[in-house]
Amino acid sequence: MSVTIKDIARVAGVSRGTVDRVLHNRGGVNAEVAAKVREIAEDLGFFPNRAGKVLAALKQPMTFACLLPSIGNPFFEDVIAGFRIAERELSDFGLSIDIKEVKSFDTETHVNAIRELQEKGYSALCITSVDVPQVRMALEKTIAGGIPVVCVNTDIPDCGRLCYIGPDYYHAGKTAAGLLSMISKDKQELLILTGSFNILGHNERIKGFLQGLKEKNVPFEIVETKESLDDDDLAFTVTTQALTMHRQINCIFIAAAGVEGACRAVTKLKREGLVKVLTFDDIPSTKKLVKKNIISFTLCQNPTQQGYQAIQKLFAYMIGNQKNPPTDSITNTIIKIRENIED
Amino acid sequence: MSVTIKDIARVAGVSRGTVDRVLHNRGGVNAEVAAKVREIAEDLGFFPNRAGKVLAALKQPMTFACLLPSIGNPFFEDVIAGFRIAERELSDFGLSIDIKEVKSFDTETHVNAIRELQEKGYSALCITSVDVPQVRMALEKTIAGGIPVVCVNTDIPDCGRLCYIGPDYYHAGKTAAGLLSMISKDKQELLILTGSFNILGHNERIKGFLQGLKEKNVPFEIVETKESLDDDDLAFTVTTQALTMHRQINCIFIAAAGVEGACRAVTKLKREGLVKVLTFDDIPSTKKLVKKNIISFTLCQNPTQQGYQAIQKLFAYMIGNQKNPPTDSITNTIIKIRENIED
DNA sequence: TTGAAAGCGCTAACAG
DNA sequence: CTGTTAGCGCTTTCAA
Repeated sequence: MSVTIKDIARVAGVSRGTVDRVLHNRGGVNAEVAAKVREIAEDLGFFPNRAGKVLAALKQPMTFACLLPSIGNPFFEDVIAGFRIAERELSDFGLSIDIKEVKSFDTETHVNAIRELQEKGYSALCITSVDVPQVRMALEKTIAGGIPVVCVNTDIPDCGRLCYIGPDYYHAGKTAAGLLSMISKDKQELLILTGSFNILGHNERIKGFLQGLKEKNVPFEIVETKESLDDDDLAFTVTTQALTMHRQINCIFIAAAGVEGACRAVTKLKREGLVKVLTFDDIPSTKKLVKKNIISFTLCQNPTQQGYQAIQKLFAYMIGNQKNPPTDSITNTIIKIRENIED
Repeated sequence: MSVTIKDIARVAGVSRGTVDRVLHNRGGVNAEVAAKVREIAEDLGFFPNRAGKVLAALKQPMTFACLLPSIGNPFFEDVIAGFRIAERELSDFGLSIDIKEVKSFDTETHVNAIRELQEKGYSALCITSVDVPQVRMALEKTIAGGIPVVCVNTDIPDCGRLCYIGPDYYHAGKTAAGLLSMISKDKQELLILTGSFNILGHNERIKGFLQGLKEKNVPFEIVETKESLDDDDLAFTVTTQALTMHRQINCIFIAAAGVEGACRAVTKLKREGLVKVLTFDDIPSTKKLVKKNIISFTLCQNPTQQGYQAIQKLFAYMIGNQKNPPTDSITNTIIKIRENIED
C-alpha cells in the first residue's frame, strides 16, 4: 500500500486539511509548516491516488470542449469516435465532452469559436486549428485564463498548449517516397495534388515526399502541382485537365482530401494501373478505392487514437496524474494496402 | 450525475448493503426483494462507478500473474513493456503484476507453470502458451477454480478464457503476399523458413502468404521449406545450404524468429538485393536489417499494445466494468519499411 | 492559520 | 434475511 496524505499528516503532526492545502499551494499555511509538509511528502515519495481524487472530484463534474474543422470533412469522424470512446471510459469519473464543429480552416471562424468556448466556462479545450497569429493569441488568452489546451492533429506551438497529439506530416511524406521506391523503379512523372498551399501539414507531406525520393535516388519530375481545396469536384476537374494535357503522368501524389475526385478522373480516363495513386488517410471512399486497386497505398495516422489520447491526456492532467506529465505524442505512420485496409 | 446504489436503495426502500448483495449475487436476500432491486437497478440504468469500486477494492490489492515463453525470445520484451505500462497506470488502483518467464513452448513446462501460478493464489492470469490438450485442461481447472484467464499473442480457444488479445496470423501472411505482389512481378522462387511445424501461428502465416500469392496471381514455386527452431545459428546454416544448393531462390519468407541468422547467410553469400527477405516483428536486430535494406519489409503486430490491452481488459473485468465486457481484440497488421521502422 | 468532519460510491464486517 | 457502520484517499466546508 502506498503513502497517503494521512501518512504525511501523521508524520508532520498536522491535519489532512493542512497537507492538502500545502500540496495544492492553496495558501493560508504557515511557511515553516508548509516547508516541513513538502519535505515529508517528498521523502515519503507521495503520489496522490487517482481513485481518491476522482471520487472527490465527482462533486464538480468536468466538461471538455473540442473544436474541430470537421464539417464536410469525413476524416474527423474517426477523431470524434476517439473522443467518444474516451468520454465513455471516463464518464463515471465525472467527465463529459462537448464538440464544436466548424467548416474549413477560416481564421475568423476559429478565433470566434475559441472565444465562445472560453466564455462558456469549459474545464479544458482540445482543438484542431490553424497556426496563425490570431488563433495563437486567442489561445494564449484562454490558457492565461486558466483553461488548459491540447492540440490534436495540427499543432500550434508556442501558445502555451499542454501538448500536441497527431502525426508527423513530413515523415509520412517521406514514408510514401520509400514505399514508392519499392514498388517502382521507373522515372516518376508526378502530379501533386494538395489541399491548400496555406496548410502546413499538406506542405510538409509534399516536402517529405520529395526529399524521400531524392534520398532514394528515384528519378522524378514534377509535371504539375494543383490545389483541390479539399473538394472532390475540383480535384476531379484539375486531375482530368492535368492527365489530359500531360499524358506522361504516371503517379499522382495526393497530400490531402479530394481523393475520390482525383480517382474518378483516373478511371474516367481509363488510366487505372497506368497511373499510381498515393494518398493519405482512410476515409470510407478511400478505403473503397484501395480495395479496387485504384489507389496503390494510403498512409494513415490513427485518427481514433488521436482523439482518444487527447482526451485521456487532458483528463490525466486535470486530475493531476503527476506520474505522467503531458508530453507530445506523435502517431505512427501506418501503411495500408488492399490487404490490411480493413484493420 | 448518474445513478448510485444509494438511489436504488432509496427507491427500493432497502439498505445499500442489501442492494450490494443483490447486485453481486452474494445470496442471503429474500427472492422478492432481490427481484425488486434488480428491476429498479435496470429501470434506473444503474452502472457501478469505477472510482468507487476501485477505492473500496484498495483494501484487498490485486496481483495478476503473466506467463510468457520469453526466455531467449526478444519479441516478448515489448509485450512485457506493455504489461509494465498498464501496471504503472493501474498501480494506484491497487494492481501489481508478477511475470513468470519460461523458455520455449514445451508442454510440460507450461503445465507446471500454470499449476504453480494457480496455487500461488493470483487474482487472474494472463498467458501466452500452446494450444495442446494438457495446457487446455490445466487452464480449465484454473478457470473453474475462479481465476479468470486471458490469452495474449497465442490463443487457446475453448478453455473458458475471457478473451484473446493478439494478431491474426493468417491475415498477416496474406498481407505479406499483397505487398510482395506490389514490389515484384517476377516469379517468386521461395525459401520458406518457419520456427516450428508444430506452432500454429507460424503455419497460419505461411498458409496466408501462399493463399495471398494465389489470389494475386503471383507466379511462385516453393523451392524449400525449413525449420529454424527460432534459432539464429540454425537459421544461418539452413539458409546458407538452401541458397547454395538452389541459386534460383529470390525470396525468403521467414515466418518466425531466426531472422538475423538467415540474413547473415544472405549477406555472407552476397545476395543482398538479389534475394528479397520478408519477415515478421521488429525486434532490434530485425530493425537494423530493415534499415540496412537487407529486409524488404517486416510485418508487426504491436506487441506493446497486446501486453497493455491484456492487463487493462483483465482489470476492467475484475473491477466489473460492465460497460465493456471483455471481447477479443485482434491487433492490426502493421507494415514497416525502412522509413517507418522507428515509429 | 489550522483542525475536524462530511461526503464522493462502493464493499465488507458486524449486528440484529 | 437485512440494516448499520466504517473506511478506501481525497477535497471541501465549517469551526475554532
